[in-house]
Amino acid sequence: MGRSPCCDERGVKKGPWTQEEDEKLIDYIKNNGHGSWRHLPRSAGLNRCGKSCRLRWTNYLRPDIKRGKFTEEEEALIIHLHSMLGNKWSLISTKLPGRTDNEIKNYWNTHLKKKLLLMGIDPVTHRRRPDLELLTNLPNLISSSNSTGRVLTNSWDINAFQLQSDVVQLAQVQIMQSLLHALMASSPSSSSNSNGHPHLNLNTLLGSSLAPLRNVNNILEVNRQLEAFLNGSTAPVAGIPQMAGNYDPPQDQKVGSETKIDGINVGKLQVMLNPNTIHEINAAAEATSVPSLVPASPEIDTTLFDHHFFSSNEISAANSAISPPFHPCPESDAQRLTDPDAFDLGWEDILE
DNA sequence: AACAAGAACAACCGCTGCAAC
DNA sequence: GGTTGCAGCGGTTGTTCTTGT
Repeated sequence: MGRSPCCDERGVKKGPWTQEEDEKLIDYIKNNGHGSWRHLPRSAGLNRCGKSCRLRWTNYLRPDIKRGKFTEEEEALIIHLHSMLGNKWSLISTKLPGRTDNEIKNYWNTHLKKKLLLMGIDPVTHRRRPDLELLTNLPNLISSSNSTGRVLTNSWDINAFQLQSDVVQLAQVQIMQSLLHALMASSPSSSSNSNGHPHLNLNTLLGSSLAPLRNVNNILEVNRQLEAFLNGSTAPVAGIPQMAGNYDPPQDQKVGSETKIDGINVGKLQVMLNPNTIHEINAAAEATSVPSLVPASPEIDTTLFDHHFFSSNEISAANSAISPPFHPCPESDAQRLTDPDAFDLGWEDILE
C-alpha cells in the first residue's frame, strides 16, 4: 500500500550539486518550465530525484533569489513575523522577497535564536525570560566568579572570594533556585543514568519533603550536600534526609581539585555567599522567586496579526494552517516534571 | 602549521495536505 | 469514500568553513 518515496530510487545521486548539474537544471527549466518535478530529472538528463531538483531550484537556482547577508530590517521582520506565526517558514518567506523558507529557517536557527536568547528573550514565546537571561550569562558570571584564578573549594569559606560581586552571587542563587524548584516537582529516581554514570538527583539528595528553596540558608545546605555528595561522604546534615546510595567520585574529581562529573566542572556551580549581603540576597531571592512557567509557545491570537503584512485572507489561512495551535505545555515536558521515571537529570542535562 | 571545536549552510528525510482517479 | 501520486513544509543531518588553541 502507499507509494514509495521518490528518493528511494536506486542509483540516484545525492549530496552537493555540481556546476554541471546546476546548468542542466537551469537550462531545462528555462526552456521547458519545471512541469512535473517527478519526471523532470529524466527529461533534463539528471541523475537526481525530482524532490532534490525542486529543492535545488527553489532554494538556490531560481533567478529571483537574493543572496547575501540579511539586513537588520529583514532580521527585525523575521522576528516580528515569527512572533506571530511561529515556525511557518514558508509563510514568513512570502514577506521577504528573494528569501527562501530554507534560508530563513537556517538563519533563524543559527543567528536569530541565539540573538534573542542573549537578550533574555525566549525565542519560542518571544517573551522576556529572566531565568534565561541569567542562564545565558552564566559563562560570563562564572568566569568573573573564577577571576581570582583559584579553584572553588569550600562554599562556606566565606572570606575566600572577596572579589566575587554580589550580582554574581544573586545570579547564582537565582539559577540554583530555578533549577531546584523544577527538580522539586519530581519524585526521587534512580541514581544512575542509562550510561551507568552516577547521576546527581537533587531531589533525592535533598529529600522530597524539603520546601522549595526560598532563602539562602536552604541554598547553603544544598551546597553543603553537593560537596558531601561529590566527596563521596554521606554524612547527614541536620534537617536534610540522607541521600540514597553513594557516589564515590574518581580521585581526580574530588572537591578541592577539579571537581567534575561526566567531564563537567560542577564546582563552578557552587553558590558563594558573602555574609554582608545575605540579607539583601534573601530579600531579592524572595522577590525574584522562580518565574511562573511560560507556555512553550503562545496561544495564537489573530488579533495580533499585523495587517501591514497580511491580508485578512492570509490571516485566516495562517490561523487554520497553525493546527493544532501552539501547545501551552508540551506533554513531554509536563511528563518530565511529574513522571519519576522520566525525570532523571544528569549535570549535563541541567547545564544544558 | 596542525588540529579541534564550533558555526554556518546545503541538502535530505519524513510527514502532510490536496487533487485526481 | 478509498487509494495513489505529487508538491510543499518543517525538522534534522551532514558537510564545509571559520576561529581558536
